[in-house]
Amino acid sequence: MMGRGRMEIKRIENPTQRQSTFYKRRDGLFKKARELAVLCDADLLLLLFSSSGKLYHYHSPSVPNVQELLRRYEAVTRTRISKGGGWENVEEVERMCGILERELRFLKIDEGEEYTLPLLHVVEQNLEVAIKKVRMEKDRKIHDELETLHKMVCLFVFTSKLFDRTNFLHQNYFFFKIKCI
Amino acid sequence: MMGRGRMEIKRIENPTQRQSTFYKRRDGLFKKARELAVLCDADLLLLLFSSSGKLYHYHSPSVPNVQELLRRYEAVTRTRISKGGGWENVEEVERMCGILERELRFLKIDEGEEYTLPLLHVVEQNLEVAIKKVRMEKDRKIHDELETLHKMVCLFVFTSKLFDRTNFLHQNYFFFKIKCI
DNA sequence: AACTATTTATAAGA
DNA sequence: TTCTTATAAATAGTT
Repeated sequence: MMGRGRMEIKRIENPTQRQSTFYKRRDGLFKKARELAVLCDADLLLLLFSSSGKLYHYHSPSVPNVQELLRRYEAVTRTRISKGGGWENVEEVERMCGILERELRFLKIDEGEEYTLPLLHVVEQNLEVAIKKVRMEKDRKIHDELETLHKMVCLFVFTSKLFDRTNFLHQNYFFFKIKCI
Repeated sequence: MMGRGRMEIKRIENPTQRQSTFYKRRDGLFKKARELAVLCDADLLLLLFSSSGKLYHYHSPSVPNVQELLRRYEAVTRTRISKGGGWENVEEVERMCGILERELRFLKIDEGEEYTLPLLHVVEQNLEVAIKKVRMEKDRKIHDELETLHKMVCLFVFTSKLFDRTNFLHQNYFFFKIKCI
């Protein structure tokens, strides 16, 4: 892929060449990983075993340890619900609740863990920021829905005026009710 | 590092640019990872969390699953972090704050992710439960400290009464002040 | 390890 | 987003 002539991506059979390529590309990969973590403020973990079984690894400095990242991995992979569309049924919502509970467990004060007073202040502040964001989004959503309903009502009024017939008006009224349910 | 002009490796402050760079470099990193695994017959695992908490991962086809590679990782490093003990120093508390910040990113409403109204209710409720717990713990801590201070004051009063000498009383008063500072 | 000829990756700009 | 393009980087083959 680079260097002299095109290179096919398939296992290099010559062991010497494979080893050489491994070193070079390993260094390149780790460099890229480090750069991505720094530039984009991302958390990453890279575990690499050479064909001889030697381990090389890297995790971004923001990640205190591998276990921490793995817990997040587990939390998210269990989240792998059909990402398209909203939650149509109760089951999905319930699953989502479970996931959120898992995420929040981290923030819960229990299991006899000792927190210092300054840390508790920080936790409280962080939670307050989070809840504000959630509420703002909720308000936005509610506003949108109200606007949609308002438009429907306007349409209904316009239609009823246009035809001004009791019969038709009733039809539209029922249609409107059905849409709202 | 590539493209037009030299690039410094430090956090990109412009969010749009950071996002764009993240996509491009993420794709590049995954491609490189895949190529290394195939060319050099290596096993690798790559977990990547964007700053907004989204997960991307890859593991070489030779690895049946993530857990398998993690067992190998643990076998090699034998990383078992002592879970006991509180946060004794500033460093640990700061680290903890970092983790909390990251956990909270999951809950942030941003990047145009669509949340349904019912889900927002759930998130809000969960946050409220969490914040209540944090506040209860904070109150408990404050109460404990007040109690300790109260006991000290009682001891001071008792001591001053016992000896009832202006001189000694002053001594204790200063001692008390020093303890409080 | 070092050295290049090339291929790739990608930062900016559109 | 998504594409284009000028350039910086990576690296295959070689010494």
